[in-house]
Amino acid sequence: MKRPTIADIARRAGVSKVAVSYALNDRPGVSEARRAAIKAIAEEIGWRPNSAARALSGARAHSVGLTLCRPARILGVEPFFMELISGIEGELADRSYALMLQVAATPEQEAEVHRRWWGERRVDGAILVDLRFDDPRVTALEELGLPAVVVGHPSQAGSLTPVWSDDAAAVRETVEYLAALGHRRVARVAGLPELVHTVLRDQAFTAVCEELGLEWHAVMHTDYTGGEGARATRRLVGSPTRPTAIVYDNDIMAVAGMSAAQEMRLDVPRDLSIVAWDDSPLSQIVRPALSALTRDIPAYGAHAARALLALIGGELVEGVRDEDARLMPRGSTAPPPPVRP
Amino acid sequence: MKRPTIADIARRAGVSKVAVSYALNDRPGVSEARRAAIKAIAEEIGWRPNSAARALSGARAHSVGLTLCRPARILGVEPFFMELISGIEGELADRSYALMLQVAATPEQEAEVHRRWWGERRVDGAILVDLRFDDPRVTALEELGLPAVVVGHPSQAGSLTPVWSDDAAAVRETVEYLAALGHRRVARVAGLPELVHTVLRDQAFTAVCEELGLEWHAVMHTDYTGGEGARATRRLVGSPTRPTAIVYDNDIMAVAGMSAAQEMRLDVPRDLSIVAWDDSPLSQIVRPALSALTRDIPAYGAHAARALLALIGGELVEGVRDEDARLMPRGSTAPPPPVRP
DNA sequence: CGCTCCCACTGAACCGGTGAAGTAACGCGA
DNA sequence: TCGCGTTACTTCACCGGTTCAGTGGGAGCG
Repeated sequence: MKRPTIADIARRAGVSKVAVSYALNDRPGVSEARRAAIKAIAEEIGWRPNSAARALSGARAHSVGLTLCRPARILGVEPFFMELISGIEGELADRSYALMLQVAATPEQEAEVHRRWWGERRVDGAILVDLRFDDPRVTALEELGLPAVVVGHPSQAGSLTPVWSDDAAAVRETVEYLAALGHRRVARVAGLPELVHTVLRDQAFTAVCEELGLEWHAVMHTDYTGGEGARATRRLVGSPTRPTAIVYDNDIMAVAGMSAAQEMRLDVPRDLSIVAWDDSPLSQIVRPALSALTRDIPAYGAHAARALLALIGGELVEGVRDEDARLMPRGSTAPPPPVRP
Repeated sequence: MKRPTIADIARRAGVSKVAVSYALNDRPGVSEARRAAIKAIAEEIGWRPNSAARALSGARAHSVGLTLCRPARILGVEPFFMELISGIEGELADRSYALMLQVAATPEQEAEVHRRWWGERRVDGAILVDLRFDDPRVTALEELGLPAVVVGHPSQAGSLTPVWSDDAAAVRETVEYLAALGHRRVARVAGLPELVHTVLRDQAFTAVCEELGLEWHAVMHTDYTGGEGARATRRLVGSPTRPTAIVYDNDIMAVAGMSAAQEMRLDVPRDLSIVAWDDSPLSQIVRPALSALTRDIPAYGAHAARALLALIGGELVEGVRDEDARLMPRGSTAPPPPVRP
C-alpha cells in the first residue's frame, strides 16, 4: 500500500506542491475555493503528513520524551507513573503529539537518553520526574537547550520549568490532623532519600512536629517496596519509643506496614494509625481503608504536558503550581490508645 | 547549540558526505584507515544520525508503537502494563529503537492511532495487548501491512504474529491444585468478557471443573477494579451455593475480595481460599500472602519486542509461545472447612 | 493610462541522510 | 602493454515536506 504525498494531491488538484502545503497548513497563499478543494482531496485519499519529512524541514519532531528510572517491579506497583502518563497522553493526543517513553537504569543514563533524543532530533521536549539533587538530567537539558518541564520542586529545577505541588502543605495538614486526634509520637516511612520531594517532605515533617511540640518523631528511608515498608514498620513498632501513627510515602508501603502491624497483633487504627501518600484504588480495598493524601495525578500530568507544549511553542512559561494533595481520612486513622502499656 | 551533521564530518575529514555515510554505517566503500578517522571525528563532535533524515530516505522510523486502552485508574493499578513496558523497553533500547506510547479510549481509536502512525511513518511496527474478538486493530494492521505482534492467543491474531502463553494450562494447574486440597465448590472472578484471554480462561475453568467432577463452579465478570472484585465476592460468599475457593483475574480484585470476605467474618484461608492471577509485590504484602499465578512479565514483553524487531527486519517469525504462568502457593489457600454450616 | 500593490500561485533550494551510478587509480594476469 | 576487476572514492538524485524569492494578472488609484 502506497502512502499518498502532497505531490499526489498536487497532481490531482492541478497545482504545485507548495500550494498544497499552504492549503493544508491554513496559511495564506491560496484562495479559499482551492484550499477547500485541496483539503477535500487530501481527506479523500487519506493523506497524512510524513512526520519525518516535516521534522526534517520544519525542525519539529512532534513528539516529547519521558524517561523513567526505577526497577520494573517498582514501576509496576506504583500507580503514580501510569496515571501521570495517562494525563500527559490526553493532553498530547489533542495536539497529535506523540510520547516517547524510555526506561533507564540511572539518572546519568536518562541524561544520555536525552542527549540522544536531542541529537537524533527525535523529540521537541522532555518531561522529568523523580527530581534529584544536582540532577544530571537538569544540567544536560540546560546544556542542550531542549525545552523541558520538571515535575518537581522549583528549587532544584534550575532554569527548567517546574510543575509542582506543595508537599509541605500536605505534610502539615497530615501532621496537624494526627496531632488533633491526640497523637504525640509519629513516624514517617519515606522513599528514596536522593529524591528531592522525599527530602522536602522529611523537612516539613520534622518542622511541623517540632512546631507542634510533639513528644517524639522519626523518619526512615526505604526504596518504596512493600518489603522495606514492612521492615521499617516492625522496627518502629518494636522500639521502646513506638509511634502511634505512621505516615508512608506510598500506598504499597502503607499496606505492607499495616499487614506487618496486624501480624504483630496491633489493631489498626486502635493501636496504630496509618496514612498513605498518594491515593489509589488499593488504599480503598484494604481493611481498614487507608487514610490517604490524594491528588488528581492525571491532571498533574496534563498540566505538565500543557506547560511543555507551550514551551515548545515558544511561549514563556512560568512554573505551574498544581493543587496540593488533600488528606482523605478513612478507617486507618483514629485517636491513639489512651494509655501506653 | 548546533547539531553536527555528516556534512560537518565530511568537511573536517576532507571527503564527501557519502563516504562518511559509508564509514559510519560499516558498509564497504571506504578504506579502514579513513573509516577509523571518520568515526573518530564523529565521536569527537558528538554526531548522531538525524532520525528524521534517516527515516525519510531509509524508510525506517526506528521506533515501535504501543497503544493501551483502559481508563487511567485501572492502568495505574495493574502492574502488568508497566512491567510489560519495562520488558519491551529493555529489548528496544539495545537496538536503539524508541517506544511510542498512546492511551486510547476504545479499540477503534487504537486502530485509528495505528493508521495515523502508519500514515505519518512514525513507527515501523506495533504491539497489541488486550486482544479482543474480531479486534478492529488486527484488521487495521493487516490492511496497512504494518508489522505487528499480538500479545495474545493465536486464534484471534489473524495473520499477525502472536506472542502468548497458554492460560488454559495455568487454569488447569490451579483448579487441580484446589481440587487436590479438597475444594468441590469453586468460582472464578474474571475480567472483561470482551477480552480474548478472559474467555479462554473462562472456558478452561469450566472445562477443568467439569472434568474433575466438581460439585459446583461459577464465573463472574468484572471490570478489573477492586470494587467489582469485592462485590462479586460478597455475592458469591453470600449465596447458598457459597464457594470454598475463588480465583481472581488480577491481584487487586483478589485483595479486595479477601478484604470483603474478612469483613463478612470469613477467615482466609480457613473458610475461603483465594488465588490471584498475575503476581505482584502486592500479593506478598497482604496477610495472608496471596497464592498467585506468577510469570515473568518483563520477559514476556521482551519476547514480544524481539519478535517485532525480527519482523521489522524482514524475518519470518512464527508465533512465540512464552512460558506458562506457574502457581505459587502461599498463605491464602488451604483445604476447605470440613463441614459446611 | 500607467503605476503600484496585492493575491494566488510557482520554481528552486533546503533539511540530512541514503542509494545508484560513475570514475580515477591501482594491481594483476595474459 | 593492454585489458579487466577491484578499491576508494565522488557526483547526482531522491525521500516529502517547508521556506523563500520570484511572477503574472487583476484591482485600485491618481
